Amino acid sequence: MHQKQINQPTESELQILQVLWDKGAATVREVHQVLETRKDTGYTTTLKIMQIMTDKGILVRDTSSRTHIYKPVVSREQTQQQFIGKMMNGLFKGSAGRLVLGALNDESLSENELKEIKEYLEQFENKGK
Amino acid sequence: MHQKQINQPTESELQILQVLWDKGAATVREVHQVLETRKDTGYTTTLKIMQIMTDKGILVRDTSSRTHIYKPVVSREQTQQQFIGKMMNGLFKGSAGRLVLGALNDESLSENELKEIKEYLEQFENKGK
DNA sequence: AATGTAATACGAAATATTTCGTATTACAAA
DNA sequence: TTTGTAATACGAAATATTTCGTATTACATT
Repeated sequence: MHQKQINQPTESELQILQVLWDKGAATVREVHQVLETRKDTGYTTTLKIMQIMTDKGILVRDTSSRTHIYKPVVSREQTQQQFIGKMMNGLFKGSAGRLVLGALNDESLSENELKEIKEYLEQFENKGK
Repeated sequence: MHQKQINQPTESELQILQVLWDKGAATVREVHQVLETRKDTGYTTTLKIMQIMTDKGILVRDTSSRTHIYKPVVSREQTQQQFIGKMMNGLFKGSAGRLVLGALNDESLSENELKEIKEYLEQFENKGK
């Protein structure tokens, strides 16, 4: 009985995942058209990485038609939580507060996000702990 | 075309920085003795990476005695904020709240951290939108 | 001075990631 | 059918990171 090792997506893989999460599913060309607006790489590079991601099990694809359609296997939320977990055990070890403050400090929050966070904090308070 | 990101410590470099931040300054042997408790690598590997980090300007060292003493150039807080900035522009783009909630969800906060965060939120509220 | 020990220096192999050139294939239009 | 286009497949080079074997050096002890 062993936990399958979850691969941390690489930087390039993350960029591709972002596009796929936004679109839900997409072809290599569609992904590449988004990436090339902020990255200077060729179509076959995007293709290759998406093929590798499929081999790794990060993506699945429908090959029934000539133009393959790719979908992410992992959700954005899962991946985000995975990264947070890594940071909490690494760079931010023993200082969740520092991570929170850093995030608050980096960007302004929407009204809804702020409210949501405050409600979360209430829960933590009432728990006593 | 490949542009290396400036000053982004690698995974191994981060592990070394953590030790140096804790100790303030240390020799290669001191750093290695901490790392080898959770990593199976040799002394010369740690040495080599610390030398590379010095070349990159991440560390400085005092070579006046035979046993060199290394110190981090960047602070833990600077590096943390740098990583948060990267995440806010990447994986968590457009969702600072998700990062905050993820952090709160990952680990329990100390009383002080909780209080500090609440005060921060008050400021955001009173600033108006 | 000779020797043993512990440190750094150097170089290169091993590994991981990113990149793209070229080949091949499928399909549609001429 | 032939040709042109756009897609995938393949393999290998380019780049980045991690690893360690070996050489060299400095120092303390004898």
